[in-house]
Amino acid sequence: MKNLNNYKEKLRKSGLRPTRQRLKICEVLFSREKTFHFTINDLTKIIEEKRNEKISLATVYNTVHAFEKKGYLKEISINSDKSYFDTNVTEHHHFFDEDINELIDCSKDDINSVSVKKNITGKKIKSIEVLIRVASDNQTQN
Amino acid sequence: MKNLNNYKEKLRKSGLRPTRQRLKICEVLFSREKTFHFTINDLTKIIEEKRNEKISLATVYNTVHAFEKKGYLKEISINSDKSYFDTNVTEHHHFFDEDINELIDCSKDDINSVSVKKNITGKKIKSIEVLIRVASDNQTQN
DNA sequence: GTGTGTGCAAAAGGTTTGCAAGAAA
DNA sequence: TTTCTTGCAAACCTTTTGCACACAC
Repeated sequence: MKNLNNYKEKLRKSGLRPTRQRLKICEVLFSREKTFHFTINDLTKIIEEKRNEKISLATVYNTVHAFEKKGYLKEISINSDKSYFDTNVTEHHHFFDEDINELIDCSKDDINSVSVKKNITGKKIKSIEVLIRVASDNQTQN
Repeated sequence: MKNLNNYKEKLRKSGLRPTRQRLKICEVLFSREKTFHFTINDLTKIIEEKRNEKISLATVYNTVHAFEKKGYLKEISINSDKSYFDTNVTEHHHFFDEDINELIDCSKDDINSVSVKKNITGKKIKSIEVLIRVASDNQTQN
């Protein structure tokens, strides 16, 4: 609740009207100490179950995409199942725990920096993403 | 045509019956000099248009997944739009050209090797994938 | 009031599934 | 003849869209 005005401010600055739904989503996403990784489905469930509120799916999609466009969220590529988003928008990499389908931030210290020596003609590097897939040692692999 | 018997052999060895459909898909995928990156849709179109044949979508999915399980194909994570597959199953990384949605192999020489210093407790690293997104210099970014 | 945002239901796109018919062993 | 494979259609899941209504300013 204490951050409500910060969120209103933040939204206004980005040209987004501070509606009830957007503020609620801000609360869920940004009132956290640690970065938060989620799918749209996760987010919708949290709002419904923990907050006991109902925001239409379309609005959740709209809002998440608006936040992404404004640079408050980053989309992460894991697989084609669904989209994952990250409240940590700085340049960093990820572990993906295949046992529980969970993303874990990989700090700069956890990995050596990646340097690319080749250029694609006429193209500019937009991003470099490292994804380290992990699973239990005894994971069956067939 | 010359490779037909190789493909039959290959399939039999993996416990897959060499059916007409699977052989056709082998031909399209593995009779190439360069590695081939494709979506299921790409593959289906090639079979229909260039080969003037018809293989049901379900069969294409079945076959591609069977080949992946047998280690003849690798799935690449780009985004949640669709699945990309790669005939190069060795450990390597990728460029992704966002202008034309095309994957390009990144050879070992194009990038310094990635070393991970952190371990997730009780988990084993299954793979390390680097994805370098590129686009035209003058690409609009809003 | 004006323009933006929301919510619903429908549609879209990719992928999976159930099952009957067909092909390989 | 037994088992695996195919093909179709329906189902599924995530995401997008159109449009009427509601809200922010």
